[in-house]
Amino acid sequence: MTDRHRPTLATVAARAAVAPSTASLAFSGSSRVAPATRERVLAAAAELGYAGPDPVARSLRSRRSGVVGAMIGERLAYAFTDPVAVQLLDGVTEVLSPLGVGLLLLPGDADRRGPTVGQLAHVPLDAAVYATCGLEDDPALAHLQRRGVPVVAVDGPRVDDVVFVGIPDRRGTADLARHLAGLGHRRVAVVAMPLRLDGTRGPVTADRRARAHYRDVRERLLGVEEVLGPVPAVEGASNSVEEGERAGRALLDVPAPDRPTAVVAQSDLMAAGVLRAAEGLGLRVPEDVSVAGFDGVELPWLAPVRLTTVVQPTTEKGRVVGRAVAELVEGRRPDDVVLDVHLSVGTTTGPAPG
Amino acid sequence: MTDRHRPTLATVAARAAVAPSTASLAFSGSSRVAPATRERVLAAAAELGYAGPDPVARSLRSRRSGVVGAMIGERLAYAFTDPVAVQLLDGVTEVLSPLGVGLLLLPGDADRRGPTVGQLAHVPLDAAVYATCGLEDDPALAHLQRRGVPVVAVDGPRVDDVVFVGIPDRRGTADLARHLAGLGHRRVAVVAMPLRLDGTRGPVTADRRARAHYRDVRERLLGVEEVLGPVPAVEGASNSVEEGERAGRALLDVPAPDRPTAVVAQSDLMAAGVLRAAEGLGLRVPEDVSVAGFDGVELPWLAPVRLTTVVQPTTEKGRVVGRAVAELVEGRRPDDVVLDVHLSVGTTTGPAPG
DNA sequence: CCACTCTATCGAATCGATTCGACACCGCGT
DNA sequence: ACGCGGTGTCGAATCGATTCGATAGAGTGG
Repeated sequence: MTDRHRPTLATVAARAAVAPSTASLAFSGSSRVAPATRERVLAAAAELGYAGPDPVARSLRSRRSGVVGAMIGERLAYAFTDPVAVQLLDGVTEVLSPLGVGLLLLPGDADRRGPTVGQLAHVPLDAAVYATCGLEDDPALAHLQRRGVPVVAVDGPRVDDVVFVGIPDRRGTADLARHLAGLGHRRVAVVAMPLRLDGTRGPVTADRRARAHYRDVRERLLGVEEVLGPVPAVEGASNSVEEGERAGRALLDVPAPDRPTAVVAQSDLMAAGVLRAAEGLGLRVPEDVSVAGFDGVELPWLAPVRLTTVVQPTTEKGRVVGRAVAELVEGRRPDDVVLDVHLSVGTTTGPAPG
Repeated sequence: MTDRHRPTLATVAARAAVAPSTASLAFSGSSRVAPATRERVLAAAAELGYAGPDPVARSLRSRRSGVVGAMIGERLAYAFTDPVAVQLLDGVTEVLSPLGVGLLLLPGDADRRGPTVGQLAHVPLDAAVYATCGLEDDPALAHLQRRGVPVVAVDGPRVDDVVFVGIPDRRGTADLARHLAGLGHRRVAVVAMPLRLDGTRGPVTADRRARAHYRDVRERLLGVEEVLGPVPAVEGASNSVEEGERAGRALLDVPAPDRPTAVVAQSDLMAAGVLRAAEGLGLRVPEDVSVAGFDGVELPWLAPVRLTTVVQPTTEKGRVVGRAVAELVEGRRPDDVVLDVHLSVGTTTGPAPG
């Protein structure tokens, strides 16, 4: 690799017998440069194998790096088993890619909640998206704000100077709870996504709830209770089928009189786990127990079962985030956005037994 | 957002009554600066809310941006339904994150094979990884090489000045074919991953095969034929359960005498689809038809079925890529790496019927 | 007491491009 | 023939840090 003599704009300019400033104009496509001159510059560049202005140098002047950070709360392998996370980022890149802006993955590892300040400090960022990552008490957030990097938080808490994009989580599960109440369900339980990423699983205590990192998890729980009053909730250690199954078994593997007649899982992934738990315990859905989820993701392998769930427009949410980022990069301050959700009744909920 | 007066290193230096160069030394933790001075500089920085040296300016001097591009051949939502892609990137970030290097997602869209030169041109890159993206005839590759950005290709073709990390694809499927031959199978068919990303599906012609973009797809096919001679192959439009099912149905929905007794899918995802196809056609596995895959990914929803497959160390492959990238960034030229694979016999292959 | 050696700090050049104001030149109108 | 608007090109400052060679000053040994 010939690190030796990589040409710069100055080299190209010299070869085309123009000033560097003119060469720059030629590349940026300014109309202030004569077509013939532009040709000459481009030809010189081609001869020298010049690939265009150095992005780093350009970034320094223009105060734009073309890089947006995606803060991920776990390692990729775990975060991306969640179709919601993937769809979200897909929407973001759909908007940002055509603008020549890339999404930089900043995952945490098994222990941490997210990337550390040390990792962030060396990386050029035009903006950051808290994608699957709580941000309360996050030193990384403070660091970004000091740097003046604008932040968008998806489903995150509302924080000053952070753009919020989310959904009415509470109304979503409240609608779901009303649906269940209308079917006669009185003993309803919740399978919750992690309230914090510390590997905890099991019944959710009041204390635990107070120390939750994730706004959406809290809200989805409150939505159910708004309609049905306090309900037992079991937390999974991660948002996954396995943890959903585990929590589901904990709730359902009890004598029939104590058993919930309906289980509301906070994600479709966990709902799929609850379905497996029910199957494993020989319970029919929805005759013995109703199961509902949240998100509205495609889980083709469940077919022909159709999960009752609260559908959120995940990809569109990603696009909205992408547009918000684009505006922030332009220097504007976009409004917070709350997208809509709707209940989709499938085959997994029915009248309460008995 | 106070864009107005963000402090720079010079501001901090002035406040600490030292030269900018000394302040720089203080931040880079050089031992050539007196502890007391360092304290003073750090204190001044804290008072001013200075978040540390600007990464872009630093990059300009040090010729390092801390950003590595991941070239993705499709939109994220499709690429990341593939657990292999996710595990691979997980391994890459596992190595790179602690080094303060981030992975920049550069997806293509529905039409393109990968990111365009226009998108690449504005983004600072220390290196690029062709993760899920063919690179033959790719103008983006030429652009990267002109820029002097080192490239690592996963399972990619061997190209000059591109570091190769892969597996013995051909030996893997050859082992699998021998396993099937040993069970008495003579009529074996292949369900192939896309040879190019152009939405084509259906029987693989010789012409199509010659114009394939993906080395691994070709090799896996050749491995089977090395042992069993020419076999019919059906290509899916994408590497997914749905396309696997579609291709599987095309192969299996024929009168028994013509029907293959074993189907080799080129990925576990597609193998899962073939299993669904068999189920849909009322065929028992492995009594009526044997099915095998490739990759060795976890597909928990298949349980209790255990897929016969060729296991590759995907996460480790990602780590190897990460280490190769790290070396390239340091200016060294790492060797190509070929990791090992092994056959894992599950419950989906058995003696040929009849 | 002088010379010599470190050590801590500083100055200035450098990384590679962008951008704004200045300027030369051309053609046209009067 | 002179001036004027307009176009195309150029110079120089700037973005924010890093780094090497120079230097002042403190400390040490003869």
